[in-house]
Amino acid sequence: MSSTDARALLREASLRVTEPRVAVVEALEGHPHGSADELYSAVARVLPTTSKQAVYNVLHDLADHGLARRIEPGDHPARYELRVGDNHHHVVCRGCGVIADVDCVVGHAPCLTPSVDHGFAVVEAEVVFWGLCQACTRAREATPEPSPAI
Amino acid sequence: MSSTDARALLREASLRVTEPRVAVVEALEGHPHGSADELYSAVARVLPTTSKQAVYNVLHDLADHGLARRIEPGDHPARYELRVGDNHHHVVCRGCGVIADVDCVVGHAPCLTPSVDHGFAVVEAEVVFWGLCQACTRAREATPEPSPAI
DNA sequence: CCCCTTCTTTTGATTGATTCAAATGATGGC
DNA sequence: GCCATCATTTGAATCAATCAAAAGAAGGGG
Repeated sequence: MSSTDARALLREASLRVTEPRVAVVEALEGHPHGSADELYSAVARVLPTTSKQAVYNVLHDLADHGLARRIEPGDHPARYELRVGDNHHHVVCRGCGVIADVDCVVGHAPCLTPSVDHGFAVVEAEVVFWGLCQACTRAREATPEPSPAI
Repeated sequence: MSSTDARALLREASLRVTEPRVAVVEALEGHPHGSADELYSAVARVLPTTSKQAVYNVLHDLADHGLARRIEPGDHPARYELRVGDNHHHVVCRGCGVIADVDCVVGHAPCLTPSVDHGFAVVEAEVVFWGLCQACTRAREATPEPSPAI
């Protein structure tokens, strides 16, 4: 089913349907918060001749046409998701950068209006929860801190 | 006054008091959301022999010891601020990356608890408001879009 | 069904913030 | 004032991401 959907999605956005684009959309379906690198690896399995630059191009195109959303968590490489249009938020792991969706926050609406805007034309509110994923939490417990400073 | 304060601040954090560190702290007082580059320029005016690496080192040290906070807005270079301990938020300009503080959000507390945590140990909630600062808003109005796609 | 214009992809170089590493220099407790 | 320890300088390296030019496909018009 997926290949057909990906092609339809691209056509509806008036983007030319090319193999790299189809492959990237399908990679995103399998990696809902994939980095460019991860998606490149996934695409390479299906279409080994694809260049990483093509993956960057496609991701940029998808984002520009509203088919994908780019997430830029701190100093981790950017990640992409197909889930657009519902402004949900994310939990990001400080250890490995892995991301999970947060569908809603308690009392969501009221907190997304800044009380002071300093002359800014505010367009969007972004909420990021930082923490440690299960794997990184276990890794820290296994490896005690080198030695606390003071 | 500032130089004395900076020295006291460093000493209280059990950081050695050095000229580059004092200069960076003072630069931060004058540039409350400065990037490493901006702070380096400011420091250079006072202490021209300081290397950019030293500025990076100092900023890292300040952040590690809780004297400064690092802000990493999307694909803009990181910025630093001395204001720590009160978890306030920021408005970031999509155009130039300039940052302003947002002291509080309406109904703040309730929105900082994710409803689902996916096994994450959530430590911190970060809220970023994206928009355009006055200067960038004016610039966009002056320069109409190149020509809509489609 | 084929051509031609336009848009994509490939390739390889480049940018830019940030970090690493080794050698030199300064800080401050004793 | 000495000296071990920590900072700074210098120069190279990393890594994600972007730029640019040439070669290659997509798909609408004939």
